[in-house]
Amino acid sequence: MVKKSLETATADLVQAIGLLVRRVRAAGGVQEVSWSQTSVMKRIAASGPATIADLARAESVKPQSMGTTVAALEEMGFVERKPHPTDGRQMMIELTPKGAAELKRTVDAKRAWLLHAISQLDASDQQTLFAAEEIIRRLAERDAV
Amino acid sequence: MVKKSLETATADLVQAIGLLVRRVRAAGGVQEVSWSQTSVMKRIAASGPATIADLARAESVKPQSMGTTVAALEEMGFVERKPHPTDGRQMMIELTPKGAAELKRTVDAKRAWLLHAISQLDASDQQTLFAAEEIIRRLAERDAV
DNA sequence: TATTGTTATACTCTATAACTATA
DNA sequence: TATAGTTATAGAGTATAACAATA
Repeated sequence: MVKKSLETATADLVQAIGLLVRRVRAAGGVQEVSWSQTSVMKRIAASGPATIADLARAESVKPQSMGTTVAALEEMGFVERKPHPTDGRQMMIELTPKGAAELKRTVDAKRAWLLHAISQLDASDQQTLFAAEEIIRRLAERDAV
Repeated sequence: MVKKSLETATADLVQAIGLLVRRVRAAGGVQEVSWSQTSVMKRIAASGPATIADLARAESVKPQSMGTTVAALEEMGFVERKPHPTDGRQMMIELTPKGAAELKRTVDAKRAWLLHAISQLDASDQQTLFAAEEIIRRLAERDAV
């Protein structure tokens, strides 16, 4: 096979990711917690309470969008807003015990299909996939403003 | 490092993909052609004219959603609807020369950031990423109805 | 009856703009 | 002035429901 150009390979990667995202969505049915919401909960669980602005930067969305995401999580009782101890403008977003429990059910119905599909890959493919995960994460965090 | 469970690794992969998708979107600014639209054009370019129903199945969306996507591409002059030769119900979606030209500009402004980021990875990381692309594509095509 | 496609409507995620409160 | 957050509004992408035309 002729080696793809970097441009072609990148375009193919973007397409493949889009296909997988839609495939997972199609398999998901009604979702209690969205990808964005889960990502925020995972982040708070890993790094501790954070402000809306911090979360927005980390997740590459605008603060207004993160406000919506956090409000939805708050509505479900998965996070709480606490006033910042010294800066009256900021709100610290904390994970509630209910949110931590929700997060523990790491793979919810939405991701059951993907888990099953990955579990049927051979060990080598799984290894490649999870090695790529680390690279994808590094790319996503590149130049995060 | 302790080996992650498959559940944890899958959840981390989902999060990483979500982060990258948002990161690319944030870098993109105004986009002429969306991920979904590009994916459809790539598919027609690779496999030839297809019906709305075929495209919907392949892209894991509902026919109504694919109708919207195709209508947008048609509006931009990138695809054309042709009546099916024998089945009066079906419409064959074909790529126009304008669409093919658009597709050749494989990496548009939206993906320039990603191309640049990937170009700065070392060769080994690039290889892992593109090996994963093939696996991701296989996953996405699994059980496609 | 089953399939293809269209139209109408709604929901999720994110964006921009305009505002208030605090630093 | 600059930053953190909120409220209002809009757009893209997808979904469900109801329908018409054809097989």
